[in-house]
Amino acid sequence: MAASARRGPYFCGIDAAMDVVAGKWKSLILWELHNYGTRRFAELRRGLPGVSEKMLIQHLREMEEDGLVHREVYREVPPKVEYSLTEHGVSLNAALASLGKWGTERIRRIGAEKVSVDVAGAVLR
Amino acid sequence: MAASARRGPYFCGIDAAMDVVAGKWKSLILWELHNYGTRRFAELRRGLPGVSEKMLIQHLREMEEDGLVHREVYREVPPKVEYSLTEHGVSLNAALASLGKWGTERIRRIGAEKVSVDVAGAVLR
DNA sequence: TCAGGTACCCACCTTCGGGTAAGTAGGTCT
DNA sequence: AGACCTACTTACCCGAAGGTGGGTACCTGA
Repeated sequence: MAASARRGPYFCGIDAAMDVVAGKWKSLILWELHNYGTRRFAELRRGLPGVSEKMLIQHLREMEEDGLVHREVYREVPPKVEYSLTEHGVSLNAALASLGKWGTERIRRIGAEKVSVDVAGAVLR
Repeated sequence: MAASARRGPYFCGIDAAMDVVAGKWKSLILWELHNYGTRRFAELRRGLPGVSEKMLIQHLREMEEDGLVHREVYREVPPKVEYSLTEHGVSLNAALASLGKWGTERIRRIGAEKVSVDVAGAVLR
């Protein structure tokens, strides 16, 4: 699991930041939580088409450990868990903004496909 | 190989940028080339303690394909190859700056070890 | 009565990123 | 003559990341 190999000695800040963002869905989770403020597990799953439940849980747990995500459990039936960004998660998201702009520019340059998702969660392509 | 799965449809800009930076040494290569302007293969290898020749080559080739790195071959004996950043490499590096700052802050927060390397290339710890 | 929703956990399996170590070609140093 | 330099290439191997498909406990609506 990724959690074991982390917090290693880092070469530089980028290294340390990448360690935290590495993972197929982490940046998307960050983006989703940033957009909606707070989201339930199933909402996140629907918002990230293609993610498996296992990976979503695993990533959320790691991000919680890393202090990026806050997990609020409501002891109800049916169970309800709400995820939101901590201040560190918010600042990381802000730090990723310039990278996102660069990436968008790159998509334009190379004319890559882009998966777009509408509000209902259906993949449009 | 990483080159096969790339340029896939992206969810967003961050996704596209991460695709290009993903790889254990890519951000370090970017940083190294940014600092020195132009570097030979063996200089890069010495500058990134722990990198294997295979990975260095592989990453450099991928970054060349992605238009981040320029490769200049001098047909001499012994062979000489110089690597430098293209304009896209430079702008990517700039976009990574804020992420690097965030990571440095995180290193300070969690008190992680940091591998420091002196000019001669020896690992100090 | 039984499918369906919630938020998970668990075991298994495949894929792939990365490491190790060797080989290559032409030349110079000793 | 043989070691060593350059910048690679090739083959092989391992461990981790991620996917698949099940199971859980509890309740609700048809």
